[in-house]
Amino acid sequence: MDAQWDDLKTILVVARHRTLAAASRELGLNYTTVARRIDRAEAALGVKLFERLAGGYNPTEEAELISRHAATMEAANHRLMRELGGRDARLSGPFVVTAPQLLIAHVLGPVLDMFSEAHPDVDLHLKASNDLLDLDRREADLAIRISHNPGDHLTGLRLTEQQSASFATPDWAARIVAAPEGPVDWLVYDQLGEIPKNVRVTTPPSRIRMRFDDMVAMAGAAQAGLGVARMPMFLGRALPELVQVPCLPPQPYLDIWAVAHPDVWPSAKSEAFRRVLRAHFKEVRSVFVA
Amino acid sequence: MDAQWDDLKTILVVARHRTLAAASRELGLNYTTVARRIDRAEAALGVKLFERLAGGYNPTEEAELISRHAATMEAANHRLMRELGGRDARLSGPFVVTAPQLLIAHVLGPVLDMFSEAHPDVDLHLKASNDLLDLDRREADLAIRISHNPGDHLTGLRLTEQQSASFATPDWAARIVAAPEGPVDWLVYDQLGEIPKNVRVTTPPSRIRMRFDDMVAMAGAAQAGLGVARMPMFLGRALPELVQVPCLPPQPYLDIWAVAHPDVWPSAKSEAFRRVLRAHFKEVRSVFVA
DNA sequence: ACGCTTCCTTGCGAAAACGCGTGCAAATGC
DNA sequence: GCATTTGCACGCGTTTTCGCAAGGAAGCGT
Repeated sequence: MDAQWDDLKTILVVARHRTLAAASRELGLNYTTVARRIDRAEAALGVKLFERLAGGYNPTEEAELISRHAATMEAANHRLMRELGGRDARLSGPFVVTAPQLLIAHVLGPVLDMFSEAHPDVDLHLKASNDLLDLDRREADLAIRISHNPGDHLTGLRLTEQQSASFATPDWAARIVAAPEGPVDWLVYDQLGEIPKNVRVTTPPSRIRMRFDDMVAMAGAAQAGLGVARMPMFLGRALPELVQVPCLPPQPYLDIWAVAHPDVWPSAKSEAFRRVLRAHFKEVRSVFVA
Repeated sequence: MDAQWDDLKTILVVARHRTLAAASRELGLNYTTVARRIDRAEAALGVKLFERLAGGYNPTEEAELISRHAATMEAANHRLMRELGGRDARLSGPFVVTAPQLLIAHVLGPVLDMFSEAHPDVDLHLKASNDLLDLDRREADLAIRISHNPGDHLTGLRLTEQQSASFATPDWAARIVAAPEGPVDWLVYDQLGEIPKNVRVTTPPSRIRMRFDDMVAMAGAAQAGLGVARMPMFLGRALPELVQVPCLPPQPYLDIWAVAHPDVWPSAKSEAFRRVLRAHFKEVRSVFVA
């Protein structure tokens, strides 16, 4: 008395997404296959698992029950994968790193170069993503994150502290030098929809011209001369169209961390990568602070 | 980052049995297939899982690690199967009952007859087995057991109390009547290798001629006239070659229980079967006691 | 009301998984 | 010491599973 475990996984994913299409994307399968697996499971268990509606698959009570237990199995599987990764002593095979796009573009280049030269047998996967990948599920082995702590139950190595400053095009800089108290058009990054108060208070005669939920977009706008933007030092310095302007003195910004799940942390590849990271960040520390 | 769950199950079973052959029997697969799955998993995980020895497969540390977590998944799966069985309201589909051979042979016949007549859509599987099947793993939905309590964490219905008495062939009976204090050859059932003391003390001039670990075998020996055997009333009465002899007065024996895992207990088929059981045992109660 | 998108079903050819038979090595029994 | 049993590896033909493409129904915005 034992079901096909892969079919249980399929039921779990379909019950979560409530459509074959979304489930098949996650499973890396064709949705035809997913549909067939559901059919097979229903036949094997003698239970109807989903209502086939036009807009998707609606799980029955039985499917919910299965999903609950399959979730337990999934958790065990994730933990297994992490521990397996953590005790991997090889310097070969896949290694997945996730980092913010901007860090990869402007900071991490030499790190990646050095690491792949030093360990050619590792096939390094980079996931440039601003949204936090799930390290519990081992969607990545190591994450570079910009925050003030490693995060919940994760282990972290602080690579550097950071400062932010205000940057704009050279003609904005000239205008500000000419009239230091004159009005300034601010470009504001508010991922959370909230206005940073230090920006507001220090610039009474100025206005917030635009808000962005994406740093790349904001930097682009600054480069196009739309206004003055507060951004991490490393970014402003990396963009040749921008110069630092004295609107806002350099101020503390979020740190940069290398974080991993404690299960995965001790793996050989992770240690090797962190070694390269630490060396490089030590070397280029001056890029991040005034 | 997610392995093939069925392959994890395969690894678990192979690691348990340590041979492909045994594992394949449990999995209901050809061992070629099992070997291929192991190969595939090793390739996918990039880890050697088993040492291929002539006498079997020896799990590596990694395989042990996988097995531990796969065992968690297996437990979740078993629990799922039980709960799914327990909430099954249908009176159709498979239903597995296990019972001692002797009870099936001499007592349960009418029960099975009535049940299958009343519920023709149920396909009833009978596992005649003396060793306790694992109800946690749902190797059976319901078990008929001869013991003094339902067992650890199982739910039970006591079908009847029982008495045992001594039985032998008619000529043994005649001999005992002729010389009530004369020596008796005892046939003893000692599944645990231990001599029941009540047999010993009550028959000082007699000897224990033979021991059996199997009641069927002992009954056969008694039928062949090898001696006097203590056995449940229902069995002695069911065997036409035997008569009850006054060597040992009827005395309490183990009860007969219908037991099931509490998760499975409430299923419709289980309730229906218990209803038939209860009725029948009530009717034939006099078979079990003096 | 119309096209567009999303999603599911069905049929067909390709690919992967599977079972069977043969051959071989080691352990077991006489 | 030799036969028997047990267990694994390899090659072949079959079955099952899978992905692709076409067809159809329902929701959404214009």
